[in-house]
Amino acid sequence: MRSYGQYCAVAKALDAIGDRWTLLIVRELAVRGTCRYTDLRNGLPGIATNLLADRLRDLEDKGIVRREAAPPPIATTVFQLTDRGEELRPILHALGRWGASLMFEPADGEAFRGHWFSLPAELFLADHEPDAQPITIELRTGEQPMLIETADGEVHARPGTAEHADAVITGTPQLVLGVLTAKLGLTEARDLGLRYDGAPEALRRIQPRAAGVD
Amino acid sequence: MRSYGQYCAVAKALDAIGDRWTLLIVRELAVRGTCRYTDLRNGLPGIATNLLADRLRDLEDKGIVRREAAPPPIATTVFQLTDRGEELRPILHALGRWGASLMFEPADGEAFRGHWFSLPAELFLADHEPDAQPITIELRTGEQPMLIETADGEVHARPGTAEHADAVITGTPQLVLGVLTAKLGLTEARDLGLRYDGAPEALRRIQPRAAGVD
DNA sequence: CGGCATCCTCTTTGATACTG
DNA sequence: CAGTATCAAAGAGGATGCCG
Repeated sequence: MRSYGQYCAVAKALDAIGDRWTLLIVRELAVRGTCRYTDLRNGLPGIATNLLADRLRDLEDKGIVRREAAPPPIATTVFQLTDRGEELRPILHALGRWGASLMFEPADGEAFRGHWFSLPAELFLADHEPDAQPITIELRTGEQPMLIETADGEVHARPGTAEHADAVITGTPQLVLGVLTAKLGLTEARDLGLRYDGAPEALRRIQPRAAGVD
Repeated sequence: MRSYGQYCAVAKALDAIGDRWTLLIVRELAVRGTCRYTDLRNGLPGIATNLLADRLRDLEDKGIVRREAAPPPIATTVFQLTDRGEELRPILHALGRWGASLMFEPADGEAFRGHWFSLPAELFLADHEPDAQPITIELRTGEQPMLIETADGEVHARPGTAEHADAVITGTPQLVLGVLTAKLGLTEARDLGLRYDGAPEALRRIQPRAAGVD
C-alpha cells in the first residue's frame, strides 16, 4: 500500500498494518500461535492465496512475522509473531472490544472458526472464583470444538474436547457467544435453539459481571 | 469495502473502519473536535476530495460521525464524532503507541500538522508536579504553533501561542517530538538544530519518566 | 499436500477539473 | 465552502498451474 506520508504515529502504524487482511493475519497468529501457511488460509476464509503470500512477505519485511523451517520431524515452514508483532495485541484487543457490539446483528452466511472464541474469552470472561477448583466448558458450534478453561483468575480457550466438562454448550456461534457474554439469558437462548448441558453455575462463574460486552 | 464475511469482532470492526483513510478521518475529529469539510481536508494531506466525501458518508451511515448544519452565525456544515465514534479512541491510542517507535526514522518529505502533537501529548506526557503552578510550553514546528499545557496531572496540546510560555521549542517535528518524549537529549537535539528557550525544568516536568516512548 | 506464482477481471484509489 | 464528475493506475479477488 502506498504510504500516507504523514508524520503521525497513527498514520505510520496504518502504513505498516493498515492493508486489507493484514491485521486478520496477525489475529490468526496471535490467537493460534505458530501456524503453517495452510493453517492461516483455513483461519482466514475468503483470502486469496496470492494475497496471503504477499502479506506474509510484507509482515516479514516489517519485522512483525518470523518465518521458520519447522523442526526436523515436520517438513514445512511455519509462521509466528515476532516481539514487535506481539506488541500488536493491544490493537487487536481495542478492535475486538469496539467490534463486539457488532456481533449481535444478524450475521447470516458469515464464516466462523472455533478458535476465534479465544479473543472474547480473553477480553470479556474472568474467573470469579479463582480459588475454587478450575472448570472446563466445552463449546460445540459446528466447527472444531473448543474448550473454555479457568486458570489464575483468567479464562482461556483452546481447541479440544473434555471427558468431564462442567458444561457443554451447543449451538450457533451467535447463541454460544451470547450466553458466554451474558448478552443472552440461558432460557432465552434455549428457546432460540441453544443446548446447554451441565451446571449453570459454571457459566455464571465466568460471565462478565458489570456492564457486559459493550 | 467488501466485508470480510467473518463472524469475528476484529473482522467486524475492520469491516466498519478498516477502509483506507477512515481511521485518519476519525483521528482528525478526535484530536480537533468539530471540523468543517475544509478543516478535514487540511488535516488529511494527501486525501482525494471525493474519497473524503465518500468516507464521511460511510461514517455517517455507520453512526460514527454526525453531520450538522453549524449554528446560525456560521453558514457551513460541520462534522463531529458520535458517542460510538468516540469509542474508537482506544483504537487510535493503541495504534499511536505501536506507531510511536516508527517516529524516529528518517521521515523526510512527510506532511505534518501541529495539532497532531495532541496524540503523543495525551499518550506519553504527564505532569509530574500536579500541585505546582501549571506550565505552558510553546511548540513551533514551521506549521501552526501549538501550546502544551498542564492540567490535573495531565498534559494537553492545543493550537495557539502564549505570551509568557515557560519554554518555547523550535525545530523540526522530529526534533520537537524527540525532546518532548525524552527520546532525544536536549543538548543532543540542540546540536541537531533544535532551539529551546526557557527553563529545562518545564520540559523535565512533563517528559515520560519510565520506559520512554516505546 | 504445502507454498506459492500467474493471469485475468473487477473494484478502489488518486489526481485533477469542475460546480452550486 | 463543500462537494461531484471523470479517468487512469493500482490493488483485490478468483481460478488455475507449478514445483518440491
